[in-house]
Amino acid sequence: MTIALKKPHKSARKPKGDGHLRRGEILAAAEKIFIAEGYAGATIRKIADAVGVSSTALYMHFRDKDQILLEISDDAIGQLLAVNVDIAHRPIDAVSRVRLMLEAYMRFALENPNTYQLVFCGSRDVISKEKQAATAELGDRCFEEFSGPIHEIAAAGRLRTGSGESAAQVLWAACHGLVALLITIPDRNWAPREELMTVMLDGLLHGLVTD
Amino acid sequence: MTIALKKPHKSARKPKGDGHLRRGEILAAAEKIFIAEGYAGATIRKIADAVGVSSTALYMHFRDKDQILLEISDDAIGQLLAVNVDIAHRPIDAVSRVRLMLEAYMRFALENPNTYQLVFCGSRDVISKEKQAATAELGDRCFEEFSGPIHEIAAAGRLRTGSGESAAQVLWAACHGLVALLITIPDRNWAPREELMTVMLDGLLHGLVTD
DNA sequence: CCCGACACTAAACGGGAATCACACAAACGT
DNA sequence: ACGTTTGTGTGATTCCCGTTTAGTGTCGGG
Repeated sequence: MTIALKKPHKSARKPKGDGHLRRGEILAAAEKIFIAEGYAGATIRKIADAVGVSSTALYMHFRDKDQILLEISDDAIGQLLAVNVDIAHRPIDAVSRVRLMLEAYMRFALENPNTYQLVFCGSRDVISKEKQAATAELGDRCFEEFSGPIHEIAAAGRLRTGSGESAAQVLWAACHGLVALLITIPDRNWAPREELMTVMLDGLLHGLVTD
Repeated sequence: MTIALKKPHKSARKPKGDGHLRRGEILAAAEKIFIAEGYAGATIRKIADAVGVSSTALYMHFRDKDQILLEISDDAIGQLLAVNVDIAHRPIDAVSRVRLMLEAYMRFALENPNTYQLVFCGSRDVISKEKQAATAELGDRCFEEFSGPIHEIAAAGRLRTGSGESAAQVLWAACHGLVALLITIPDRNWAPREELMTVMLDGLLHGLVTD
């Protein structure tokens, strides 16, 4: 991961030159630091040092710091979306799909705490909404994949209370709350994570959906 | 609380002077700015300007910025605790007490979004855990008041799944998730807040507690 | 009258994000 | 061959931020 070799190629000038390589290097270095040290710990200078360029160079390839970290987050959220899409296509009943998606969601959050915080806990202090456009889009599509089966359940008249939309939002919010607390207050006397997730899912699904 | 401790006051050396007044002025100004502009917006210099002193003067009365804002938050959380204690003493059944406390909790969060974020969404990036000691204590006592009735329910064998402790944590986390999302992503297409809160409480209580 | 404690300030420090003015090489047009 | 353009970078600078240092003025006791 040292310095990239000077390119031996001569003739064809790449329509987009080594810029793309640099961009990739920056993203890789930034991801490592961001995962290890979080949003505040991933400073422009640290990333630039890790790549071996001046901090100014980052602004050649990214508008600002948030764009770097959001681009990293996009990758991660994209994986979550892929999992959701996969689950959505399985030939199982809607309630099982809902449960699997929520489980996958929580596991994703616990495995990518810094990314999760950036995207779903970032106060308006930290990132202005406009910058998040792409990332928010991905998040929305995750939610849509998730609310699909819920609307199936609602259409089947199996919702005990509320509309399909409110049920979907509540399920999402509840799971978000659990992982958000586990991430931001990790030192508490929490019950085992698996038990918390099970109680949450069993309780909510039993309470919201009739058999 | 937060009385200055070391008073080897040999004589009546003016234990109260402008100092105490200033402290109050600073807290008042800081609270106004913090409520309006959040953690990042409540700058030391802004607070000092509002009071009409130099920024250095704040360090006469507070160790650092976090101490100021946490002291403000302590007040607010103290009010929430008072409400919880009040509810805990009402002669109603345990499930109703749980529901009332969770409702009060969510309303508190929505009415004091910046305080709520500082205390319950503050990533370890923002505030090191030690500084939060007093505030965390208050939060713990709120949780204890809340988990009391839950353990009553558990002792009565009315818990459908999980221990009393995990049920309490799940209920708290779920409500936290709802208000946290409403606060941090306010522009979404949310169902009406009252409906979300109702669906959340109905669903969870129905799913976790047997009649 | 002096002395120390207090409340306070101006100036500075180190670190953050971001911008500016400029340098330098490769790729082209002629 | 020679400018010109373009991509890619840099060092210095700007503007905030929280916080620290060194110093000032004012007071109440001894």
